[in-house]
Amino acid sequence: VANTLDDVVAGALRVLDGYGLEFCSMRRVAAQLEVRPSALYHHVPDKQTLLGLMADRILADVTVDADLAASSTRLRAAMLAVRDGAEVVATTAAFRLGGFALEADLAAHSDPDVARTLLLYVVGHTQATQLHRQAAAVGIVEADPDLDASFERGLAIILR
Amino acid sequence: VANTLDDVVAGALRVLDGYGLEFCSMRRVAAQLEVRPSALYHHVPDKQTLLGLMADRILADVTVDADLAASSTRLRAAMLAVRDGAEVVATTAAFRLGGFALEADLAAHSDPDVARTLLLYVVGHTQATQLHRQAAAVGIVEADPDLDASFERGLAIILR
DNA sequence: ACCTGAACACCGTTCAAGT
DNA sequence: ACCTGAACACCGTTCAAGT
Repeated sequence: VANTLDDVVAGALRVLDGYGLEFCSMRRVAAQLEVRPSALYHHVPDKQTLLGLMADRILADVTVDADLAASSTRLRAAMLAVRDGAEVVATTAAFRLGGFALEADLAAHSDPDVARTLLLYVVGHTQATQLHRQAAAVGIVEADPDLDASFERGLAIILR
Repeated sequence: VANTLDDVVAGALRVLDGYGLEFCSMRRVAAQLEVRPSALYHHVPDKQTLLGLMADRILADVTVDADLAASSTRLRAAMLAVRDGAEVVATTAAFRLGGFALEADLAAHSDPDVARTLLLYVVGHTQATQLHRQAAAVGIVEADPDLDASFERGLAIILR
């Protein structure tokens, strides 16, 4: 039962969604695929690259159009759909400043500075949302029921 | 030569600034202090807590006033002053949404939504700046000479 | 092409014991 | 109070070898 690169990325996302980024190790991904850890390196040069492919997959179905607020909300939803999704995107997208596909897409419908500002805000707020909810779930902080509304208000400030 | 908690935080920041977050392990911090790794756990319950104290120290001298743009630039400068400073702040500050001292300070001089939006943007852009410069230094991406100006333009968009 | 086995050089953390 | 020694259960990655 030979695996393909797509199987590896899919397996990694299953581990991520099930256990969180903290426990998404190469060894666990390998176990998920019923393979030895070293087998992963036939498909991917290192973990960083795998995380990048996971981020790409998380964002794969996000469409961007002239409605920047709606586009931002769709981007947020895509990241919220998988556990620690925003953190994976933030970690791997941050160092691609400018060379990030969604930034170019957004810029095509507005302006490069607005696109970048919006993207940093959307990813940052969504990452904070996921971390906060996780902290609240474990009880180390009281839950904030206003996070989605807070997101929309910040969006309005940037797009005003 | 007994160490205090402040010594531990200072030593950790020295390791961070010298080697980067990736190599800022408990074991390296211990070596920096010429102590066994287990000794650190007398001062700090875990690594997460130590990172939080490092973030607090990085931001300790940042002052916030009614000039939000200038305040943001000072915050950015404080994070840029230490290697991977923004990443440390982002990692530890994100899950404190609302319970973050600087957010309250900024809110006192403007509005809670502006404060949060600004903070997410400033930390996000600065983290991207540091990661980008690091990538450029290693040659895996061409340097962007426009990052400080890009930061200021995004600021103007939020504060307009 | 895809995988195993075995190894290397690391991690964070705990805990009894020393001074 | 502050630290050592020794251990536990992990990491990412490499590389020769198998099929």
